[in-house]
Amino acid sequence: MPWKSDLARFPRPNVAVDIAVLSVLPQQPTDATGSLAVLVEGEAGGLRGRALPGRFLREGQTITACVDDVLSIKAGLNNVSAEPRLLRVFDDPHRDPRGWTLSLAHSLTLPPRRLQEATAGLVPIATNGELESGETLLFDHNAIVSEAAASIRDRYEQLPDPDGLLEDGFTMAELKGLHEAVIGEPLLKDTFRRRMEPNLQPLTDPDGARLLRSDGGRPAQVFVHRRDHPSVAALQRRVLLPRAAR
Amino acid sequence: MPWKSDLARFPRPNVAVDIAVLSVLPQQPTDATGSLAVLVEGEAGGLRGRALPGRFLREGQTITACVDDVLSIKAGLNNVSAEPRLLRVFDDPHRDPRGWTLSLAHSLTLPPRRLQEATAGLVPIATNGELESGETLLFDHNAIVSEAAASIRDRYEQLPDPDGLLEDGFTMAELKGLHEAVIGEPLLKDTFRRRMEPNLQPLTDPDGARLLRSDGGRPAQVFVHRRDHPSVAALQRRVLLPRAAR
DNA sequence: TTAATAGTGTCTATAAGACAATATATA
DNA sequence: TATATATTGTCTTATAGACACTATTAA
Repeated sequence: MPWKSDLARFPRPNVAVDIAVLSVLPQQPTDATGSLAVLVEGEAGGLRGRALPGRFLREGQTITACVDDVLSIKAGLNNVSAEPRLLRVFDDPHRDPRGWTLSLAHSLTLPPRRLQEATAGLVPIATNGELESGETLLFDHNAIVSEAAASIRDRYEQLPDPDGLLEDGFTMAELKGLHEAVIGEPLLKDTFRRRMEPNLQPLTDPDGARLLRSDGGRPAQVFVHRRDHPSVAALQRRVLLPRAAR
Repeated sequence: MPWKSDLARFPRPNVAVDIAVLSVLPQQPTDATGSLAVLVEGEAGGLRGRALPGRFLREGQTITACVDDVLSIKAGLNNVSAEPRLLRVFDDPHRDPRGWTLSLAHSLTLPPRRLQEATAGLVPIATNGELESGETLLFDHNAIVSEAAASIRDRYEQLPDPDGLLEDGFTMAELKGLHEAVIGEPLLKDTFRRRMEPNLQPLTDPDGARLLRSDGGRPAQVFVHRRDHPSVAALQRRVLLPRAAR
């Protein structure tokens, strides 16, 4: 921390908050799986090309509050209570010709249900982290999208639904579909089930009988995410280094 | 990105850059292993307590340049070319009573050799991410240290020496000692060797004979880090989710 | 019955954890 | 030789990947 400096003595940067809002799109007829997608703003005043939603941080405002403003102003989303996740800070002093501007790049995950009201468009993300359309966004926003995608993909390898994309009472097939959309690849149902089961809680009715839901075939068990299970710790534990000697 | 705003219209925050400089301390007589450690500034003007080194970002300056300044001014370290790693942004509007100030918290790893000239002190970090002394730093700097420790521990589970703490030509025992210091736990030599070997390159003399180095017992093979080996990709590959169906 | 989806049994390959043996230097 | 450190052999256990089978509903 700086101690001696007079806080007012030096020029200060503008600070913008840019957000990669992630969600999933359902499976299209042409796709093997659903797709991870990101919210992109339409053409904006004066500049050619599209960008992620963003805004300047105002005095007295936290980043979370700023993100709430962005989402409500630029995407019509109110009362988003998800915590934005910091990805990167863009600090090139000349990145914005209008003046010294830092950008705090964040990502945020919203379930598709929340995005129906969104005015901006959801754009599918390819497996390599680029936009499926090949579109180039302004500034380094393609890099933000790519990092956001890598980040959510990492999280979904650890737990069934860390970002809460599903509502409680999902089936194993729905969860598998979600994972396939997030990582963009088909998965094996048996291996998938065995990986996920320790972190899922089967729902039961008041009598303790298992709750099932049918969709044209054998009814499936419905689950909720289990956030306090012992094996959650085991999953999050590092397993790549040899353990300590006894 | 903000488009319409006049960049000069709103108040702008001070932006500080705080740095957790990480290194390792050799094994002490009382310890089973060496220790991860962080550079802490001495008592600073006016405020009771110690903190991580930090400084305000100046106009036209990148974060990397700012970090270089901090290290040279506050720790006597010149020409540090390591890239700082962003950990977190502190954004509470009232966290600094002197005015609206954001803090960009970073970590940076330096080999012990580089820190001999350091004016500030290296403080050991415990396994739980707290300082071993139990000392409380100013602001949220304990949290920065804890995140920095978790981050470097993660990286060292993936590769032999991702942050370059050792110089080329290290033995397996030296590498194991480094890992034990970083994670703060003893490791098994056989399992450790098998985990590390695919990502290490044995050094040879011009004739192709293996280079060895002795330290009181059987001479050991010396290695360099292998950053382009196929198995690096395999290690970094996600292995926690079932793979795709063929 | 058939079609559709859900769930299980089980084999194989890989790798970590653990213990013990063997190898090669110095004193 | 004894001692110290390095390196390898191998057994056990856990689990991902893969394939095939069984189970339960609706039409």
